[in-house]
Amino acid sequence: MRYADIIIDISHEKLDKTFQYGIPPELEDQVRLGMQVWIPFGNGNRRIRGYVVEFSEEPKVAPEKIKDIAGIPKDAIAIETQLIALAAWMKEHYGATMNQALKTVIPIKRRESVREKKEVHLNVSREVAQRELTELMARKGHSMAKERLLKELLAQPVMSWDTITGKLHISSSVIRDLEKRGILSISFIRSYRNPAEGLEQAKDHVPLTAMQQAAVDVFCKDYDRQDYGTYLLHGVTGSGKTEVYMEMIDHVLSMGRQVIVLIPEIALTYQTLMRFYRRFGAQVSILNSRMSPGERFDQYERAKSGEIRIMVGPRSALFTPFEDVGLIVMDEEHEASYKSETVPKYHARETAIARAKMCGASVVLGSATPSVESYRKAELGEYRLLSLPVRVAKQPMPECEVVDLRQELREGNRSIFSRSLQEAIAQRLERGEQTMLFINRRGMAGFVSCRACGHVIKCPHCDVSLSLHAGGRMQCHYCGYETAKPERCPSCGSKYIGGFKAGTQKIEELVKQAYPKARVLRMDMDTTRGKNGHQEILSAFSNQEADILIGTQMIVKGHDFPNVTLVGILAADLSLNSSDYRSSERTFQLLTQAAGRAGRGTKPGRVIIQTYQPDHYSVTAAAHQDYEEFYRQEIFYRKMMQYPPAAHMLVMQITSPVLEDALELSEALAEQAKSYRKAVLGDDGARNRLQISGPTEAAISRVNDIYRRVIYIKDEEYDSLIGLKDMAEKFLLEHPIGRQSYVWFDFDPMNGF
DNA sequence: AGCACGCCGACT
DNA sequence: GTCGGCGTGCTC
Repeated sequence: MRYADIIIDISHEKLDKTFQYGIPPELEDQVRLGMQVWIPFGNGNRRIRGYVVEFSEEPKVAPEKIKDIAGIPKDAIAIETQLIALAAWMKEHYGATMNQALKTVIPIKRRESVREKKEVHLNVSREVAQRELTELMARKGHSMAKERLLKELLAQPVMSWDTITGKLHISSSVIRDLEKRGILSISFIRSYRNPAEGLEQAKDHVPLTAMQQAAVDVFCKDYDRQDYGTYLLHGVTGSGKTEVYMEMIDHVLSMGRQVIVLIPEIALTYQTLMRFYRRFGAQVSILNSRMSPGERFDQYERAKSGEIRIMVGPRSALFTPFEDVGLIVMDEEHEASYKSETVPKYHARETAIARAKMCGASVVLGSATPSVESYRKAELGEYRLLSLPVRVAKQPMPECEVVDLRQELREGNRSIFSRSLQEAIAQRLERGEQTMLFINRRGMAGFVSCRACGHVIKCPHCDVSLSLHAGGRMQCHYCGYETAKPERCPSCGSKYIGGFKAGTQKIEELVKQAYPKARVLRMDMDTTRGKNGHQEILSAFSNQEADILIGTQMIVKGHDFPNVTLVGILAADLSLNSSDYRSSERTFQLLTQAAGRAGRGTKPGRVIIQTYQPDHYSVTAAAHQDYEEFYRQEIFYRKMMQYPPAAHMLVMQITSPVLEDALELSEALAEQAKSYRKAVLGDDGARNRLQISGPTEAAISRVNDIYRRVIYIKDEEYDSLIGLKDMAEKFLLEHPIGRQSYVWFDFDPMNGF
């Protein structure tokens, strides 16, 4: 007997699990994964919609309890069907259960999220109610609950359901009984919170430059021919990508379709919403991570009902239940926050393209520093490239200076500020202009470098930095290679070798010491903790309440500060040496974005990049604001080392609180992978196919006393990796592992492990 | 969410 | 003993 695991379409947390149903023979060949079906539910066998989430052979409860699927609804709602298909795609593509995939795609309405409030009205005249009440009281001590409710209703004819069941402790059966007898009525009130309330729409908008218009024209011409596709909009910082998006959005809206705009979480500011609201008015809504599940659910409901036509939000906005999405815009497409950290570990870019294909829509990816993946696809013609090579107001790109920190040390300057930067800061203070100091705290997993020559100790096999562990051991997190930390630099013999550390707080202190009169603001995890901490600091800086802003990556995201004429990057290398293959790319992106903050107003900007590796191509290319130069070097490296996008990568992460279990399981999985490789490729398969490295410790090898090990598999064909994942899943099913051990799959990871 | 079940006090 | 009110727990 085959069973179907089904999620009930009742939005209640208690029913937020699967139920098993039998598949009657006549439906055997019609019921498929993700499908909507009719099922009998509960004691009265109420007819309810459910979604088929998994198939199983074994009954999980007493078989006599299991009922059969009743049928297949003919009117299955289009939006839901679309999103379910997308969930099925995600399940296959990223490795997850259908259940997990469905839950990311279809938000389950949680209890606290029910904004669809119920109200209880007194349905009869006060006299009738009063008579009813006396009648009840005559049978004294009997209908206590009803008496109390009626008394309350006489005092207050309209009450919310929650007050009655909560504060008054009167159960639903009491209310329902009074409703049946016509004494009260229950009604729903829909109170959506509109986050964009109170903003005004502006009629006029800035005309596009010729270059912007050209990009828009290409898009619209394709669109009118119903030639949908994926565009990569590569525009330098300050080139006005947002205006281009808006024009494209306008075009798609005019065809009666809907639009989703994806924005990285950190960039989701009040200003962003304002810009869209100004242009499109009340048909825009927004999602963000600070919203309660209820508020979020509201926004999805508004989308479903057609009240809004544009949704702006982070990656989860991708699942907005619009019926006819015509365009998905993804701003800053290179951002790592587009990759989900929880299962299914989907990438919003690929998933957006999958959704767009399903409903005949276009996707526009925008960035000043496109991901190597996307640029490669554009190069191969898979994406259509649109370029905006100059800034809107023809402001020159900022003048950029690279300072060699090794040279500084050699010449006796041991401070973290180069002489050049010190001078420049003093100059800005004198002129009343502002400075941003950027400290790159990404990837602080202690790499080892030489302060004299800048040499960084790398793995001889993987070409990524080795991480320093306790006891002076250095280790590669891709292959497990291990060696002792040397006393002297292997390159120049200097004894100034060690881990590099510097935090924003330390820098703030140093700045205040060096410039006691300067007003300094610091922006990092600590200072932005409050609800609007982010916003407060940025607007304070924007209002010129400070001369110097010190911060991590969060200060580099698309804010316009016209009076900033100096951007100092204190140590460009920090992200260059994190132990994963994306470190160069991340560095180039951060440097370029940070540099792009300078000279956004009328005054020309200056950028000073301090580094121990002034010749590294991520540094030189960022200094010239030359993406092509960076890309050529980077893709060469990726091809040589078979890293994405030259190949695809699957990470299997094995976690267990028992070290032996983690070791044993990871070894077993690696064995499985090896035999899979043999089965697919034969004994002497091409060396570059299905390369397996590991198992080895994860970069953070133990979190909360849970041991983590990883296996990396690389292959040019994504499908071979999926095959391997399927094999591993099957293996895990057949060989039950310890209760607390888990295996996670991650395709083309964005962050190291 | 909606339904049945069983407990409890009041009344024939 | 029986009847209605009311809270609780279960639904494949």
